[in-house]
Amino acid sequence: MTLADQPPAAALVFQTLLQHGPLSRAEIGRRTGLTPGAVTKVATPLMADGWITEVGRPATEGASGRPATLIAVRAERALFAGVKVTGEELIGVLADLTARPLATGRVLLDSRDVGTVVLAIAGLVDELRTAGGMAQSDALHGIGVTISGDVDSRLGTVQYSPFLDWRRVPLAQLVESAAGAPTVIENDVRALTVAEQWFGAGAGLSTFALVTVGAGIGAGLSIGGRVVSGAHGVAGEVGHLPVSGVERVCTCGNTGCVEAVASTHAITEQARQATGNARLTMDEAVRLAHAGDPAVRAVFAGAGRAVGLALACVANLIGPERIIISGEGVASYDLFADHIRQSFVDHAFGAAVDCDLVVRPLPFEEWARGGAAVAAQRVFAPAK
Amino acid sequence: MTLADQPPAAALVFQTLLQHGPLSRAEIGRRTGLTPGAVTKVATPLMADGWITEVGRPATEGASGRPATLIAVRAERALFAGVKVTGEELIGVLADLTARPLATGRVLLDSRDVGTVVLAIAGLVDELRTAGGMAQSDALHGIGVTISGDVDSRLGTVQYSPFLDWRRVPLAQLVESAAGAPTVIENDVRALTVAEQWFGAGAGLSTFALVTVGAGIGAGLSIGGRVVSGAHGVAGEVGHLPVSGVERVCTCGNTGCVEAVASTHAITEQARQATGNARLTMDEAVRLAHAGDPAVRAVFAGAGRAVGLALACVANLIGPERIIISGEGVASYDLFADHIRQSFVDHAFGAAVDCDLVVRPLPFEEWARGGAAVAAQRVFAPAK
DNA sequence: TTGTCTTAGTTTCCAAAGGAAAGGTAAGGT
DNA sequence: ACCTTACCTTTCCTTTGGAAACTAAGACAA
Repeated sequence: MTLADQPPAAALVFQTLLQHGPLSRAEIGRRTGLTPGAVTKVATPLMADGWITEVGRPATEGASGRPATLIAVRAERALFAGVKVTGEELIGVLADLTARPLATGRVLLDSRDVGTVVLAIAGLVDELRTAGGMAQSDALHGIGVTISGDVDSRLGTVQYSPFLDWRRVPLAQLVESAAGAPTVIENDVRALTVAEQWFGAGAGLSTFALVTVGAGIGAGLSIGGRVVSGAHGVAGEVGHLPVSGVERVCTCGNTGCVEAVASTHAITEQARQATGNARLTMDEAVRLAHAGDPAVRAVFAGAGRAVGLALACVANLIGPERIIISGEGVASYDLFADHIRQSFVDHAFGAAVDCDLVVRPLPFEEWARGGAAVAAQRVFAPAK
Repeated sequence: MTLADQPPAAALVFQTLLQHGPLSRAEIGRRTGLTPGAVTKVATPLMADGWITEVGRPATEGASGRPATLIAVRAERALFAGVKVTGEELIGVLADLTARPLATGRVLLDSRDVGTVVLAIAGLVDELRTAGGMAQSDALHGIGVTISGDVDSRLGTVQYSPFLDWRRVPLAQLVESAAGAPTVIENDVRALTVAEQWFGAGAGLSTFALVTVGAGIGAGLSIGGRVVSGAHGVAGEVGHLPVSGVERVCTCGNTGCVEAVASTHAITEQARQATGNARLTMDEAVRLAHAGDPAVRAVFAGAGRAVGLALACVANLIGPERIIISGEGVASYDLFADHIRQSFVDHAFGAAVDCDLVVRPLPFEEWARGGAAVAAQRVFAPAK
């Protein structure tokens, strides 16, 4: 049995359990608007097939009436592999239905040739299966491959990937043949947003944005429960918003881009200029800033201001409930934080300042987890 | 009979006819995914109650098979009043189901007191009924009142209107009592976006933005068929995006706002400074610019650049299929156009430049038409 | 003229889905 | 022991829209 065979209410119940954890049938009914009878009817086959299970009683004191029975998703019912592809390496996770990582792995790529990468993905997936203790006979429910650039997840093709120099590669199909499991592909930031929407700081919110700050600066937007893709595949490009106060020229050729002052590369460059040390690394820049070097601190301050302006743009335009700030650079986050918040507050218009800013670390395997979340989503939220 | 009594498929059929004009039953089935049988079943009661009607044959040459019968919406089946409230006056229209204006009217307000304004709205609605030739016994299907500021259309309250200095005014209920017809209220720009979504340049698009340039600069965003409202009531505030190259201080206290250089007021101010004529009007500025005055032309160029940057922000963030530029200033649009387009193209990232820019005049009654569209939407797209 | 082909539209029948409401169940309270 | 309360299950029924057979209306050819 697959979830897709089940009536719409089954998906609703399952999704509610995924997002809110163990609930009683009555509570599910209240949250979804279904009648108790409908919940029971729909939950029975799900339980028979191992998708959900009863997990005991809620800890309620002095409640009158028949005690409730909690039911919860059986996360291990289906396993997924998530693989993030960069220009240099693959990062993979084996994860369950809630995108919880069970095993992780990395593989260096020695070529960006499509065939080589596809084989490497298939190899990594096999490795993850073994590392996760899966028997040969256990089937993987799905594979999610994520990659930065212009990805058409419906067609399953990478339209354009600048880092790999790929154009119109039907990657989903290629990986599916090589690895032998249903495969979906998605833009990396959108995949991360999907993971947050279902299992992270975006769960239950109608509208939120996820901003990643690192080598590049990007964002995923979830509006009304849907991650926006953009009519031409472009959306959430906060890195290239032309905000004020940025004089440096961006790699895209423009001045004013947030990325021109706040990407890891841009910060390193600016710190080198500020110190006159042409071999300064990001780590060293962070150390200098923490030690109080005023010129380097100014570089981080400028980056923080630019990011704050970008967040203000997002808040003024779409008015999210929350903006999740995520990035590799969270070790150095204290160097930006105040400037981000300050310039956000200064430039958010009216009630947009009420938008909640949340910081979230982004460990390397998190990117791959996004892939697993996208693959899992295919199972529990089919055909949107 | 109301449309809300009818099955979901009825709304689907009706909406398809509204957006695409007369279609045969078979064609409706193809577009909506319904079976021909379902279309017939659902169309019969709609026709019996006068919501739709057969309008003849399509002009097909040499087609084989039984000729099709076109059906279309009977726009006059329901009439709506739309009223836009500003600090100085009311603008009203009487419109049919397709938001086509049948009569228009304006009333000056001599007070911004809530009670006075509500009575004035009721009076204007009555006037429109008469002007549109409605009998006393004919019922208005709905009233839509639009107003700039923070409007909660679900609650029916104006949370905050800067121009009227209103806070938490339950306007929908007040107008409903005074005018005796079901009333909805909505933010003015969002209402305009609804009108474009159903009956204008946004019909059939999954994602588009409508930008209005005038006394203020705002935008409505329609994403996946829904106009976004923002979690805190703020969305589409393109006028206060902190874009680069803007030095002037905005009324909101910040520098960098688009509105600080491109609103009608800001342009007039800058033109006065440029010419040294402290009493210059907008019309005179336009004339001077058309005559070739370099300083004044530079003011318009700067405004155009800022608007273009704002459009680039919208395109980079949400990736709409189309951006509709609308405003009172379309008479002077030629003074901006090239600069808007140029700075948009320069700063739109990647495929976002493929976004279609469309210019649309915004006659004064268009604002009120938005209200009628919102009221009509309540009838044919209930309970979203 | 008449039969055939093609597409449009209608009708009948049926399966799926979920609501209504009655009934069964498990606890605490009296 | 019995009542109350809230949870859960079951039965029955309505609504909805699909499947498929059937009718309708025109073009075309024999």
